[in-house]
Amino acid sequence: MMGRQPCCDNVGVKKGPWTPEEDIILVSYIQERGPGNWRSVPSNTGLLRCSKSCRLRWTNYLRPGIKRGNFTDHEEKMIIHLQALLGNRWAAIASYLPQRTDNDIKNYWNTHLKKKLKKDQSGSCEGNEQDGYSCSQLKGQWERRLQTDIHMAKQALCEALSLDKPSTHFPIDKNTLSLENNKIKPNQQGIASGTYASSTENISRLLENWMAKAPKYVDTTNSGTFSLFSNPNDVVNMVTTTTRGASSSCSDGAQSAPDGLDSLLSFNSDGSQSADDNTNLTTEIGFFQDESKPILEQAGPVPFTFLEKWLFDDAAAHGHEDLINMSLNETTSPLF
DNA sequence: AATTTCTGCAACCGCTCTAAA
DNA sequence: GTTTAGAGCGGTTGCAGAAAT
Repeated sequence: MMGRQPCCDNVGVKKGPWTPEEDIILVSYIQERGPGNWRSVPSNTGLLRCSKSCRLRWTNYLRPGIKRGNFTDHEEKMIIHLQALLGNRWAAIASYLPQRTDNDIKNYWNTHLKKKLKKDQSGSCEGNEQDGYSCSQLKGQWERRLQTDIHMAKQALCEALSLDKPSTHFPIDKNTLSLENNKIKPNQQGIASGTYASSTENISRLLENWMAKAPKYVDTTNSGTFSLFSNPNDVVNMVTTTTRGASSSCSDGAQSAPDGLDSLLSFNSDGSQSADDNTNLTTEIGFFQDESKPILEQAGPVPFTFLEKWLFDDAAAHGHEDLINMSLNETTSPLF
């Protein structure tokens, strides 16, 4: 038989918003077995959902450490610049914002940023035409602006990767990316909707209960060991060392960047790794990391990302030596 | 207050990619 | 080399709540 079979037959499969009961069942199951092997989740849990739906619910909503709503200015700028550079590759973009899901970023782009940019664009164009600027003049300005934007995007990425460096362009929101900050809880993110599905409080409560009763768990059946968090705050620390599944499935270089990010986040800024960090690598990363990828492989030297190569190539092609120099200078830092 | 329109977001759908048999 | 299952990605839809009339 050619082609793929559906992940489940649609007979008897429930669709639509998840109920608290379903969430509890799913979370309990993942508590017991760890994420993965989604195909078996519905049959093992009795959930009348298809495996895909279970995975989606977990990765986009139930997974601990997810930050929802209230995008910061910094995050917004990151998304705008990354979208300009990477296009609608939401998973790749999301990998630079570890607490955000691709779905969340995609929604935010479609509902807020696209309109905002359109408005800005038309507004500035009309204004300039009125001021007597020609199209070519505008194009030149636009190109310079784009160069600046690329520079700024790169700077932002560097800063996102180098958490202890003071920011010059976009002040890094430490609450967004810091490894040290363990005060944020998922349920502290404001959310307007009152429905169950939109209530992070409900989920957080669910998870806190789960975590409170969850013993440290060592999975010997998976490729690594993992521990469940006994403290909700650990979730936030944990997520910063998370490797999104997205990074493992793509063959192009753009998504090799997240591996580098994860590696960096696992290491001290001077490139060394403490003994404690080593312990954390095995006890913390394991739960959410790509199960198929060895931990040490992730902690290797950070390669040039596709993004950076693209920037260099593009700059070289257009004779933008200043951009190249800027980029190369910045690569002398331990980060690159 | 009732109705209509708009908005935001969770979830679904269809597709691709990867790895294993 | 081919087939198949599992997983992930991006586009789209549908619904609930908010805002406007």
